Amino acid sequence: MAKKPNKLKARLPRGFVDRSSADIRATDAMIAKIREVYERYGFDPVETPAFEYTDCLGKFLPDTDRPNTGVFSVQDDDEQWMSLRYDLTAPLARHVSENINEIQLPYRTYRAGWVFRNEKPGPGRFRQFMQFDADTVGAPGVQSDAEMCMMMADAMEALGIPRGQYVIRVNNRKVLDGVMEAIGLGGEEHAERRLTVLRAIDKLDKFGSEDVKLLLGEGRWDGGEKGKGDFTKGAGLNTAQINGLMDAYLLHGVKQFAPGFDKENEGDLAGLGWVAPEVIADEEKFFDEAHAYNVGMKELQLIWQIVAACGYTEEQIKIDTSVVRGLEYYTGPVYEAELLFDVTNEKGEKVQFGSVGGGGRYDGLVKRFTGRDVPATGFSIGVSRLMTALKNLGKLGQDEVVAPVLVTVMDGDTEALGRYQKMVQEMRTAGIRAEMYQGNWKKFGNQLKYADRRDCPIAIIQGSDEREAGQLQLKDLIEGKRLSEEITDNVTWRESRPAQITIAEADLVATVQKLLAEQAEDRVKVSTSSADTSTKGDA
RNA sequence: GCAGACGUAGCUCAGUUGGUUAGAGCGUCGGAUUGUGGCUCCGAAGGUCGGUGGUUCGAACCCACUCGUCUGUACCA
Repeated sequence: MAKKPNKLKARLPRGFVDRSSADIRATDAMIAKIREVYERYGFDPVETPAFEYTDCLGKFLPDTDRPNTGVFSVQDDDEQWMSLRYDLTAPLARHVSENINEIQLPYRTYRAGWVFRNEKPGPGRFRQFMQFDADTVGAPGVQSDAEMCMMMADAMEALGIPRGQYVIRVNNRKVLDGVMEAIGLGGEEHAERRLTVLRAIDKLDKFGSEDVKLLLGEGRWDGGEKGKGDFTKGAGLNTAQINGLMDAYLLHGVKQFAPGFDKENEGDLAGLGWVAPEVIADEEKFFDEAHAYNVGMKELQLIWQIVAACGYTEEQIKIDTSVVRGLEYYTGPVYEAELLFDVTNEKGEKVQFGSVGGGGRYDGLVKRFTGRDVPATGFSIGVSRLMTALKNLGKLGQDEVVAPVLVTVMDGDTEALGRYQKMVQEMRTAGIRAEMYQGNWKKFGNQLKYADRRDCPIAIIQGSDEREAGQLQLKDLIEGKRLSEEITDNVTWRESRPAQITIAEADLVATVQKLLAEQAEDRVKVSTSSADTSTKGDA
């Protein structure tokens, strides 16, 4: 033969991952915890398919002129374009619109599902990932938004993220609109600059105020100094405008919601109002009540009052005027769940992680289909993303499923196989995970090696000797592993048959159950005594 | 998209100013041990040096392009 034939290379498309059994179980567990919270709040599940007609997903988008970037699209037989959904909100709007006459509004609903984005993957960021959404459709009041924030906070805690390690940050799109208008960015002609400003504001928690000032002004080099790395063109605001935004609004706006604020200023919109800097003429220093800024601030104040009345603290839910979220379709309050602990990658490097969930009010989304005003608000938890982070926190993989009990095969004839399989079935009937060895039975050592590597708790052995005596060998592999540390010589190790007992065939199920229960008790002891050291570094 | 770093065995990595046959550890497989996991010992398999082209008598090493990974950044419904 010449060279090796060109082997087909097995490879995964970038941005996609295979999920291990541990990942799947962890995801299932996370979803169950989140679902419990949503159900308790009175939300019901609904499911929509992964594909939608492209126009149903994209019609409301600001940039419909990029049909296949960002989304995966295919053309159907009848030449209609379909796309894989990129979030769960747009399909919900479609579902509600299509069934608007049957659905009782307000419609409170949740669903988990895979979504797809055709973009560059990052840490904890994939091209297929799972989101878990909850929405209230047909609810105009900010009490719905307040409820969403509380439900997000509850979900974070249900997932085992301690208070103080996450925060739900809340803002209002109307406030941002009002502020930008105030510094002279109102009107159609400044639409592009407004977007740039919003993007810059969104970076406040990531970069800090100095870099945000650069982005609001001339621009910023991502290498830290001129000429290094990539240059991001700024919004081109002048110093007064930048100071107006930064000093008067972003850095001080938050303080208005410090504890005690709402009591002192209740109902006092002028007092609530942000004092515009010198870029605004004197007579406009205070906005009137109808100004978007004040309407938005009033809504934020209501949200805060509701969540505070329910006992939530600023540690959990925080009004933060730098939250932006997506650029177009949100119309009012927006919120974002952020993790406050450091996330590291597999090399131990700290990595910019970003938010693990977010949402907001989208009053216009259903109207696109129905023409009717159907105000709605909702949020999404990035399950896949959150799972990457939780792995770091050591909150995952603690309740491992126990591997099956292995019945080894000593004789391969049909009659014997039937006997072994019957033992397995007896255990299964009793609710015990069990299996018969399915490999080459002639190499007995390999059977135990297999059991060892699979972390089987127990092996059952019956050769002709035991068979004749109506007995079984039952081997505690976990205890045996512990004993092996003290024996250095192989002959002794084999002959001593550590942690192995002989039992009557009839006692199989009862003995296995007893032993499994003892092993489970030991695991609890070990995990509780070493709970605080479970997040030690890489091995 | 832009910028930088990095691509050598399944994994983690060595590899001299460019010089003959590219190495180690771990893992895998086989044996010591055909009815007993771990340890130990012995042995073996495993490489288009990411790819293509170029410079050179000669390239894992130098150059160009390209693909991939990572990090930052941009975009993010």
